[in-house]
Amino acid sequence: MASSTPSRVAETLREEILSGTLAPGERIVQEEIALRFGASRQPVRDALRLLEGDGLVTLKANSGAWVSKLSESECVEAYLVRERLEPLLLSLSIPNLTSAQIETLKNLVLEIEKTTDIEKFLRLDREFHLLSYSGAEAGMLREFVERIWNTTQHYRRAFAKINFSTNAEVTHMEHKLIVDGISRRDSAQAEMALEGHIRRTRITLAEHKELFS
Amino acid sequence: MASSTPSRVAETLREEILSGTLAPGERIVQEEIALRFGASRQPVRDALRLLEGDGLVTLKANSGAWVSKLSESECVEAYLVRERLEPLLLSLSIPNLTSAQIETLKNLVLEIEKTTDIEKFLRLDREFHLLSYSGAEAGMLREFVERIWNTTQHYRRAFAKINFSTNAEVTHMEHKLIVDGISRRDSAQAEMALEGHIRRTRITLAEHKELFS
DNA sequence: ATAGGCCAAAATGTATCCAATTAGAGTTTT
DNA sequence: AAAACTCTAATTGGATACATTTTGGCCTAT
Repeated sequence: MASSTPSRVAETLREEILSGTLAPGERIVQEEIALRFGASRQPVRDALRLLEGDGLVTLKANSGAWVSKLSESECVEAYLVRERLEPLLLSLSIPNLTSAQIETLKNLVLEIEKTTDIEKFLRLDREFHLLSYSGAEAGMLREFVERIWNTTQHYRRAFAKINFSTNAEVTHMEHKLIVDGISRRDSAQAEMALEGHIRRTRITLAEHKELFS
Repeated sequence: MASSTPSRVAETLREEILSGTLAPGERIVQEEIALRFGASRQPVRDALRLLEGDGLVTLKANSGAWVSKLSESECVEAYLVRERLEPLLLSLSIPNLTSAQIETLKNLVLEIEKTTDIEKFLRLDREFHLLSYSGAEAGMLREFVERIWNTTQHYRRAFAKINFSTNAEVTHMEHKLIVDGISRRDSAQAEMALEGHIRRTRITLAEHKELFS
């Protein structure tokens, strides 16, 4: 059961947006995409609607599609929402995580610590957090969280470039605290550590308004 | 600037779903809708995609569209998310609410108290809460909250029918506590009252598994 | 009698064509 | 020189026609 054309198109575009190949604010022309995939414009329109649902693309009637762009206040709002939602998601996940998964989490923290490459850091950090949530059943909450991660990916990249050398140590410690809470199945502890982790990032991020020029 | 055809179609369908004219699980056939609106199936497809983004409709590739349906655990999850998100939204709203809006909130509480009609109760309750959030700027957080209200509307209706006579007093008191916090611009107090309000509803709701047969 | 497969009808997905809207460049006007 | 207007080219929106997939009923075989 090969997934439908709109899904395939959306998936490819999603990766290009997340990797930064398509930058926020960039315009997306239906016919260009249609040519690239050897399809007509119709499935491309559907794909764009799918991406709009993910928050990755912004559509304007009779005008076109653009890669979504966040203002500074929208980005702060995203982090405020993360502070509330991700601890909840983590607490729902913890009871169902296998010890193998927890081992992987520990290894990921070490790998993240060793990395000096920004793209690798982003990939591993994303993998770490999403894996820590994988014990929760896939529902609306997971969708919301993944959507926020998607729409803020570009700003995390820009931010990581700035803070990579200065604040990396704090990040690693926070990761270790989170894993510690998880491995002892202490949901309250893990929630608090995660909330602090996101909260600190939000505050540091708000100090770099130049990211939203 | 009359909004586009997909928007009009989606708006009408949204109302029919929220009012219960279209029940959860019911199938939606593209061509029927197209005939009703004197349009082709293309804008109807776009409308269905819009409603999918609102969580009101579930699409399955090559198969069709159905009015979204929540399982019991999905419904509980929705309330857990509400418990975390709506207090945040309220706290962002409070500083910007006008005294006229706060007066309206007080009146709404009284009107809700007087009402014996379920549909009117649902409408007023929704108006009350959404108005209390109207001081916050429209962003991702508002979208999330409105989406949850949309997808749980049907279950709130069913629940209200059960609990209307027994627990109505508690609801009114909670509403008054929320308004009290708002009118004194005490965000922390209002947040706590709101969290308790949603939390109690979640717990009571979980006791009525027959709603999800 | 029941389970499985096959076939037909119906609904969705895609392509092409045409209409309507928009954006941008160039020109004009103040 | 700056702002506003007009016109044209390019892009999106909608309709029709056709291909593909699904679903449910019916028939057959076990």
